[in-house]
Amino acid sequence: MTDHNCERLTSKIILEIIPTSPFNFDATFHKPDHYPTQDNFWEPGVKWQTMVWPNFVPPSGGTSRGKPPEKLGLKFINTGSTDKPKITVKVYSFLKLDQEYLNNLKEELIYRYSLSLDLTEFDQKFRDDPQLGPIIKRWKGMRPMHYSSLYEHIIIMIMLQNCTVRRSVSMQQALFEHYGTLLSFDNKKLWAFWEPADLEIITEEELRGLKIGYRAKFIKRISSQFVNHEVNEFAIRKMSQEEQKEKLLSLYGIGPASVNDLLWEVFKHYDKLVKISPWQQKIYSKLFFDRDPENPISEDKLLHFFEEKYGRYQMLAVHYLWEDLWWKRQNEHIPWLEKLIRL
DNA sequence: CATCAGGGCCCTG
DNA sequence: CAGGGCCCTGAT
Repeated sequence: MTDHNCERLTSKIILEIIPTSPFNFDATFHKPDHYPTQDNFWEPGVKWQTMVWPNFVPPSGGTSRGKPPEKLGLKFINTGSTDKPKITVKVYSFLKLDQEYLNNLKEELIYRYSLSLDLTEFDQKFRDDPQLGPIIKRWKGMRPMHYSSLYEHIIIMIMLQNCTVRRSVSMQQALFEHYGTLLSFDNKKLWAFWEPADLEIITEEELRGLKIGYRAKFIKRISSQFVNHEVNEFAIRKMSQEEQKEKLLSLYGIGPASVNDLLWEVFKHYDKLVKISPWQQKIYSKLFFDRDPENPISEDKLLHFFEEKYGRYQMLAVHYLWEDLWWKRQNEHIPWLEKLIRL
């Protein structure tokens, strides 16, 4: 990694964001179940990440035109408390950023990190639930989040399909080193994603050289779909959930498991699980029914259970239990879980 | 050493 | 709607 050219981001400006209260900075900005990639870094109270964000926000349903997007370095600092939340964001860039750009950026960050989410009803509804109640108290103010664009998140989804964590990490890193940009800011060096158009001139064979296998075809096709404006993240945000589902499924290489995750993480639907993949099925069976993971509850029964018990908050409820488990794993050894994670 | 299934998905029949 | 093939890796 030492022999990579590095773009130093010299311009710096500060944003302040006041999230809704209560707010849990660490549990929102760091998700221990996400596989580690070198485009972000977390330590308690601080989170660094790169971001590629257009110079002006595309008009709704339209497409981004004009100057190429800025590559940013972001440093989020927790400068508030659970009940009086505040986040200071240091925005590092190559060029100076104008006020309109910063306003749009701030709005996008609030969206991605769910910083205006009102958790009151969810908290009240489940605070006395024997299983969920204590976890809601422990992680009071935790939000769902995704830190990537739709395109970037789709790439991550494809890297996850059908392989071990180690392989996902190495494939992602290989892609960064070939097509991404290494950014230097605040004494950190982190990779920024390439843009879909950057892969237009790359052949499938070259991509396969990075040992990403059949995923090369998926990435090529999907990048083209973004370049040709067949997919527009901002237009999809305005669609109904059913339309979104249909649109995402039409992407080559994106199936039911990926769509379920995209609807939840990127499009913020908390009310529905559509699909539970086999490895999640095993973990849910143990977590909710203390069942031997090798003999899991059927997908249908689990879906029915979540629907009955958590109603329109089912995905959020599962998220709280899921994250609690992964935070626990940071501090203690959980043998049955280790067996299910393919490192 | 060989064989095989897997944190899916596509395509075929 | 069931089942084979796909890149690779790690388990057996």
